[in-house]
Amino acid sequence: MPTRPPIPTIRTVASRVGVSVATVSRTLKNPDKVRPDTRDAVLRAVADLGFVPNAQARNFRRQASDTVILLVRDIGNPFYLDVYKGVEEAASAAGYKVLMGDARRDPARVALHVDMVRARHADGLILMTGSLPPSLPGDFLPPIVAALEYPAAGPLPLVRIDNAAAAETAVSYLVGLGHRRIAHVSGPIPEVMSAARADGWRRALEAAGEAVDPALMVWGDFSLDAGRRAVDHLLDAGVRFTALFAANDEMAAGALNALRARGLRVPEDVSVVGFDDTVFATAVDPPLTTIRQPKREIGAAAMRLMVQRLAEGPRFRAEVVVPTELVIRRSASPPGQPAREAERPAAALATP
Amino acid sequence: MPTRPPIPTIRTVASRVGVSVATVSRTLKNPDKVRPDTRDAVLRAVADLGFVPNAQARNFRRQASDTVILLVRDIGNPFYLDVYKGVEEAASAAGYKVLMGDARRDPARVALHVDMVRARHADGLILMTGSLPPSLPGDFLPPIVAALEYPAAGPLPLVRIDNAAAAETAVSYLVGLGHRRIAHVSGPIPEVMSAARADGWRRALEAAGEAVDPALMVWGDFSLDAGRRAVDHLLDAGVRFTALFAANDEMAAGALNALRARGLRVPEDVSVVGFDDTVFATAVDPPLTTIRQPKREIGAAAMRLMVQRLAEGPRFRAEVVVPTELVIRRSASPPGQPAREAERPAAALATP
DNA sequence: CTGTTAGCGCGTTCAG
DNA sequence: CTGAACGCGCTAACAG
Repeated sequence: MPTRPPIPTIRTVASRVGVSVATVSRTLKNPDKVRPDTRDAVLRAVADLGFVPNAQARNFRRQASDTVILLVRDIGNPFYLDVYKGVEEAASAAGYKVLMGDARRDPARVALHVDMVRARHADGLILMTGSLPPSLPGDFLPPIVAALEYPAAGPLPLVRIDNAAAAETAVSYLVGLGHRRIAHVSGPIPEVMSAARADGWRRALEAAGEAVDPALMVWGDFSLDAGRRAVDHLLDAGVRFTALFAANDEMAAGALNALRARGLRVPEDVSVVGFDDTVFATAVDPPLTTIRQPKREIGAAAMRLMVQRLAEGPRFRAEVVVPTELVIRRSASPPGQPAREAERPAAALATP
Repeated sequence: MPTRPPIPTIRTVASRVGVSVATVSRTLKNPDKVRPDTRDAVLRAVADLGFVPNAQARNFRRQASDTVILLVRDIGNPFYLDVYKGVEEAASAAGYKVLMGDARRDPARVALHVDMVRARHADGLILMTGSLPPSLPGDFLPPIVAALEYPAAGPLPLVRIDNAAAAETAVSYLVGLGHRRIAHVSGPIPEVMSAARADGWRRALEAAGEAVDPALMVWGDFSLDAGRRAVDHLLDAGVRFTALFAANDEMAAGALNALRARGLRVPEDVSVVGFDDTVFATAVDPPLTTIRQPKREIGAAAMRLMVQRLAEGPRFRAEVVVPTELVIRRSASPPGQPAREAERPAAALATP
């Protein structure tokens, strides 16, 4: 019965070359501090044996894991996939690994991931949950970078978008098409992000000289079903509107379904605009005009901030605002008209 | 300037209670092997100090990381999110962590993740990529469980579905509705999974006594656009069909778009059936009749196999076949008729 | 039941 | 430029 060759350690390499383990270690970390011919011999042995330094021993010794946790609110949301991609890109460029964690909207699970940092499973936490456990035992605050959602817990490096300005851009676009009665399906309102998007909607209407009819605004929870219910609610209440701005694409897609179910055409009868530009935006028919969040770039920026934070210590502060843009597809048109615009980014309408 | 309290180690706890580090270690691992009053004293100190054992030291010592990597073909596919949830559930139940890796259809990136296991970053690999690097240096084959896609690399514990039977169920359903000319948009054909689904389509047609017209089958790559192009291709070529079975939901959604763009109604003019039951299935209009893969359960089963594999060593073998079921929504109906069925699982049509 | 001791594999002094 | 020796924090063996 063949016995599997044991995984080589630094000692295996050293004895094969006839040098000490320190020399092997140096060759791998500071090649220029080793005479070229010893270095070559060592490298050859490393390749021959397929030696990979034991990451556990290495990390243990260095007191670092080269791993960060990306903690999201709900891992079932495809939005985070693109953010993850950006994080992963920036991470692997900097020699880091990424663990994605799911908070499931549960503060206890946030605490659990904080403990993973404290247990040195990971070096830091990229938080997209908007909240932090109220008190950490022993006053331990791990390296944290916040992305998109901002916990009230004090100054933290942050990457975000300008939600209000982006929403205002979207609604102003509808105003520009000739709409005046523009409904808004917002996110949960106590939340900062939802409130900011609602503010943008309000500002755009006011800028157009419109009174803001409170009946035009309905709350949702960012789900498909919330979009459907919002439309049903508006129509049942007899609220007149020719356009609808949803605080995310999923609710916009739900709105599309409900409008069609009630016999209304999009965009001829009602124009719809979403937010995020997720995978839903192009899967539905008509494809959604929406605000694109540069999700990859948000992730990459957050990871870059994490690298800096890890290097510079707890006093590091930064705020990165990434630009959004309006993507024009076919779900919005002048009142009563079919769609005309082809899909294209509207550079002129970019928001800071 | 206040200095942050140092992270407590097992020694801090020991000296505070006045016992040895071994006692603290035991209290945490084998509480019943410690006298109740010492145990209580230790636990109190642990709580007071907020002591969390250093996972690096622990894993290093135990030669295990309690972490597994879930390696997927393309992390941008929401399908894997649900699988991940299942893996994560089973993992945290067994005390494991999960790292999700993205192979980006690149064999080099598969090798990279194999190296992470060899470097002891993780204990094992759940593979959903369908391929394995051809040769591993030093003959190192990490603990691997395959899920849904099966690499040719020899016998591995595996969780899978019966693709052919599931496809046959879907197409038989269309036959039962009265369809005879049923087109198929397949996945990339050299791949086992795509071939199996195409086989199921073929078998169902043959069972219905239909000759299988090769013109009815078009290849795609599982993308939205592939679905659109397939429909355009069929219509441009003048192929007659009253129903279409796509090898996944994304292509089915693309087909929906293209059919509507060409003025055809779904399901009145063309019935459409998908595969997977991803988030797309209910986002589109009409919602898709499709084959549901129990994605969470697939992930959970794979993780459970991994736990066994890790416990029982490299000789462990297992094959788990998880059942699929046909989910009837509104994208398919008898030829020429509007949809009637409400959304409900069709238990009677479940496939093993 | 508890304490003492010896490493796990690596990086990093400190001598030579 | 290179080698010997120490220790990171913890667990497992062995003594007591």
